[in-house]
Amino acid sequence: MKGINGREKFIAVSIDLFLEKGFNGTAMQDIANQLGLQAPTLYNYVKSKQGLLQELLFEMVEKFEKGMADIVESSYTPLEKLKAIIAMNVRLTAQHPHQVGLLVNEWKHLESPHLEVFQESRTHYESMFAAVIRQGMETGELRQMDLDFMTHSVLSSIRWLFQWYRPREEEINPIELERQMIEFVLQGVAV
Amino acid sequence: MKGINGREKFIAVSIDLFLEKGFNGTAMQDIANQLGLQAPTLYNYVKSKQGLLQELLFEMVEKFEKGMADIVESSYTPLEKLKAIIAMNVRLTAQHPHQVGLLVNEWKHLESPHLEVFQESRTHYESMFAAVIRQGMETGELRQMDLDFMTHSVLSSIRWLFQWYRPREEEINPIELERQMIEFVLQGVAV
DNA sequence: TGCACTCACTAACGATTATTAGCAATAATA
DNA sequence: TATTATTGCTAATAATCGTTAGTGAGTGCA
Repeated sequence: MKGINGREKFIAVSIDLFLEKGFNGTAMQDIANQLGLQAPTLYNYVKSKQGLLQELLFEMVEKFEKGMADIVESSYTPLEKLKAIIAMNVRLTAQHPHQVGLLVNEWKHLESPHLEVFQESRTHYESMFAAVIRQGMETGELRQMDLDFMTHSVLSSIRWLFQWYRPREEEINPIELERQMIEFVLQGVAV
Repeated sequence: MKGINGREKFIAVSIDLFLEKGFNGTAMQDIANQLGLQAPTLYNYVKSKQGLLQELLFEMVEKFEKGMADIVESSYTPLEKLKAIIAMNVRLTAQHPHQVGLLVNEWKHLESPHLEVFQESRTHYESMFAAVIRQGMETGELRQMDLDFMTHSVLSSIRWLFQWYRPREEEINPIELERQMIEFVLQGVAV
């Protein structure tokens, strides 16, 4: 292959196409075309299309799991933990925007048993998130609100971030983005 | 067909399966199976699978467009308009949760030229939304913040709502949900 | 030099899938 | 009752797609 590391180019193109046209909407031939290769050649790099998806998704799953665990185990207050989780999300999204997009949009195309493993991991992540929020309500740092509702609202607020990195050519300052996101989630849009 | 109106059952099953397994992951045979029919029979109800997707999506597109236009044309203040837009989203999502889910997840599988029409409609919707927010900043009702960032954050905050209606069997009070969503977006989660 | 590994190819298979054609039974309607 | 529309079927087609098999050129290394 042309590039220094052929497999990395292959992975990058796969992520892009899966994100743009969806997992089922992308043929192995589409990926190969963009690399100037034939479809069967790709099986030198990966066992199957499904295995490729698993690799792409669970690589990010582990990063989010580790990021969350480190924060939860820390001695921060709940509010500080919430800020740290938001910052962790911004950072991971800034580093891997396309792959985070895949995680958000294409997880449902995982096959058993990987689909169930993914769903359990996500449930666990959300319950860790919810625990932090519940503790914040108990200490009085966070507003009293339906726990599930607040959990999903905050998660959804930061989930779109990967789109922020797509059309922009200018460099984005992740620290400033993190500050804005924390301001939005904590203070809302009203003065 | 069994039910009173066969086509309505067909539409409902299609929405459910497209949402669960994705547009490309759902075969016409899958839909037919769930109805106790054969795949070719479905072509009595619809011209093509792609035409079915278009019908399902643009029906919701029109509802959101009309809802937005009515609010923008009103004489509400910007802050009141923002609240009304959130309320409109909650109401449409409460009425058609699965179809709203489709709108969020499956639009990318529209074919030209419908894909472009959809994207232009969404861009227009977002620009109306952004205009309301910008006016709110000008009148001082809303916090000074990057306009694009706030627009996407608020939109994303309310986009997940269709998931709220999936696993729940209890009836949800849309008025209370609307109140909570407005509180979250305007005030955030901090005390 | 000889050996093994990497990475590319072509050919082909088997499965899936959207869709059309043609036909029959039933329901609605004139 | 005669006719027309609705709603279902089976059979078949044409295209797409993931994947395997088998091969060979080049590269690194013993």
